[in-house]
Amino acid sequence: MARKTGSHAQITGPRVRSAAQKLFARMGYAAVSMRRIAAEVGMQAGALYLYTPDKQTLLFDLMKTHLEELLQAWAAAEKGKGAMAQLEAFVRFHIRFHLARPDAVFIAYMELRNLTPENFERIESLRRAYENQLEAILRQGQESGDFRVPDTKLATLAIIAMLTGVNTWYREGGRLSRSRVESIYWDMVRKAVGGDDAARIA
Amino acid sequence: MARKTGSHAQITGPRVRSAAQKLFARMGYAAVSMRRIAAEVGMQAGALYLYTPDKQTLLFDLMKTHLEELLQAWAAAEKGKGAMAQLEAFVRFHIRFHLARPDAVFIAYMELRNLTPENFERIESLRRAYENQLEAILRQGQESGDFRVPDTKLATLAIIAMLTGVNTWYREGGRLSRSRVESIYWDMVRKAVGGDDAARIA
DNA sequence: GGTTTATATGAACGGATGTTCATCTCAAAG
DNA sequence: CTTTGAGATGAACATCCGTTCATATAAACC
Repeated sequence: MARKTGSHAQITGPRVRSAAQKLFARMGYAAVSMRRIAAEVGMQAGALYLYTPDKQTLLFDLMKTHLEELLQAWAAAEKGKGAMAQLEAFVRFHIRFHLARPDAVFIAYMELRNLTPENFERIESLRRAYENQLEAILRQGQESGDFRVPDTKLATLAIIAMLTGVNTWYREGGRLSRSRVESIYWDMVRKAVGGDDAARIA
Repeated sequence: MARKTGSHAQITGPRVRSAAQKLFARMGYAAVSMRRIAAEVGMQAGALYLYTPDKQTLLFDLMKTHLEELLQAWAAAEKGKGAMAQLEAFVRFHIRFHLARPDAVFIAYMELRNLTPENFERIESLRRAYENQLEAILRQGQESGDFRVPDTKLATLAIIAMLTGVNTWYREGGRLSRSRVESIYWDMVRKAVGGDDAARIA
């Protein structure tokens, strides 16, 4: 049997995973059948159950892996010193990371309601952990006087919503390069948190 | 027969509409059966077809009505004079309007991929029309010198994503009132577009 | 009271759903 | 060359899907 047993890493095999990710993102979890996923991989529906216990686990695995990779990548990222540098690092990291994984991002935002309550809780706690990373930066900058935000929690949610929104319109080969987009968004975020140190008079 | 014929107002009857809206928002279009909607209204599945031609029209009608009401409400809103006043009006209007209709908003954002291509185009053009309202304000403020945005199109999308994000976390009876939320977001938007006229020194 | 007409039923249609399982294939191990 | 045993099949399970339609109900009109 091929089904992974003990470890709690990725339960689902990689070929099935990526086929499911592609289809869930394009058509939605509920609209994709196990037979359709199997056809994408090039096998029959029954064979999928050698690689995943069930459809729900397939979805949960995709979300969990995505969010764990997100947290891990941010933990490993160059952040610089001071709240201002860290906020810029976060903004650029968030856009870069999310633009590189449009399918995973789409699923993680759109398919939450198709998770069982227990799985939903686990995913939500991973998402909160990520939000806390940004909020910590905002609170630190608030205390140091670098930022002036009326409410760090709301600013956190507002910034993340704004940044993740890039995924809904960005297209490769479009008018703006990724790094140009990063810079434009960083400009808006920096000003929004009251961190526009220079170049202002009245 | 009850099915509306000539006019292109709302094809679907109101009781069926609101039951479908509730269920689509909670469980997703693909996961809700006509039988489930019928049960919510208190009838059998077959009777639904007296009120709507099919399931797809039900979804399309919900989205179209929502976006038309959005455009109409903004057209009728008090806007004030000058780019700054109009941007504030837009921010407050957007949050207020969207918080009042969480189900319709959720559906309009999450179920786009379940529209037929023709219906998708019609919905997208309504959404673009709304975005254009904000972009016009930003361009006007840019020309008048009230704002300094690096890219009005990106600023439009960024602001709308940020404002709509309120719907994902706001809960009635929470820490902040609606008007307090409006003010906090307006503060961030105003600063983001470089329109923080007063209260800044360095 | 009788007739029209809107409203609703519930069975039926062909087909799709997630999942299971006995069976088969076929490369590697002994 | 035989024996494994993992990988894959494809039929089968019970159930659900969107939609249609002949039929029933019941209120509105003459």
